[in-house]
Amino acid sequence: MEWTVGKVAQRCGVNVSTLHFYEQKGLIYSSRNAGNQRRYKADILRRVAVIKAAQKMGISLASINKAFANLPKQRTPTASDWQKLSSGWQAELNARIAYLERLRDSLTGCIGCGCLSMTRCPLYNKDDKMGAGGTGAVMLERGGRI
Amino acid sequence: MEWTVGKVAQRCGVNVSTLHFYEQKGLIYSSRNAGNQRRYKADILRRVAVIKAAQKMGISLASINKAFANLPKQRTPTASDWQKLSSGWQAELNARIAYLERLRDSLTGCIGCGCLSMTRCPLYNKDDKMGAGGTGAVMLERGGRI
DNA sequence: CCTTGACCTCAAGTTAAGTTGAGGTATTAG
DNA sequence: CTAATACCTCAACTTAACTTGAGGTCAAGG
Repeated sequence: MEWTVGKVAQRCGVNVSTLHFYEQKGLIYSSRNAGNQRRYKADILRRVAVIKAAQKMGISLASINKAFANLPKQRTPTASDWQKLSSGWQAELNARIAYLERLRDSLTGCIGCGCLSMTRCPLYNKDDKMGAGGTGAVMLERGGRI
Repeated sequence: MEWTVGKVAQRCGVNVSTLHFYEQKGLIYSSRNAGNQRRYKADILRRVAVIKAAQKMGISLASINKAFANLPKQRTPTASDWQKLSSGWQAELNARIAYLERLRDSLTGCIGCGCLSMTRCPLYNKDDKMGAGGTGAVMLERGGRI
């Protein structure tokens, strides 16, 4: 069965314009019918679902796109293809969770105290940046400022 | 001792333009010297530190501003004033951590499987939105789409 | 057949959080 | 005193992730 943009939008809970936008960004693909209207294969649903899930994890569309580059281009991705993607992201997610936990643990002690010294306070020194790289890579950055 | 923008920027690890921007947004304040240059009291350091810490938690400047509205306007905030702020955010942070943990736990099971059904899959149904409200309020939203 | 709703493209607008630049004034070190 | 920094304002630009609108075409039901 082929899907129209409207149906996909409805099923996925996104706007039609968002699907146009994703296509323009190369995140999804479509074929066209005789009248130039988009038609999708069923796997569009999972693809959009994965995009949405990744976004909830805090992953940018650019990173999602990079990760999608590892999916097979010739055949429809299998469950195991998607699994590979997800396991990479799981590592990122774990890192992000760990980071937020550290932040939480420093929070009470540090915000109220006088220690915001930029050199010693954990709120300053436990820094990180995620989602810039491809799948799974977690970059830790240390301020080192002043 | 009074601080110049340059010194504050250096100590806090932000650009001068960022301080201008924060002031314009009402997040920080300054007085001016005879030559119209900004001068800050020492508590600017903590204020900027708190902004930066909150941002790391994923809190928007708009929400930070709302939270700051609860700080005393007449006197310099005390350690306990800042503590109150931080405890509100700590709740938000816990909620965010919990959300990401749920997401992580559904991830492997769901991305690869065929369950992305919009109605049953946890990746769709465990949704949330944070940081829109003031201090501490955590809003949970359920998609309910299709 | 014809109307209505779904689509199409392309350009421009939106929000967040800053950054960059132009043109001009203050401060400070030598 | 003067040159080099540091500041000032205001406007415009940047990126991400979309949304909105204009002007026009397609498809489906009665």
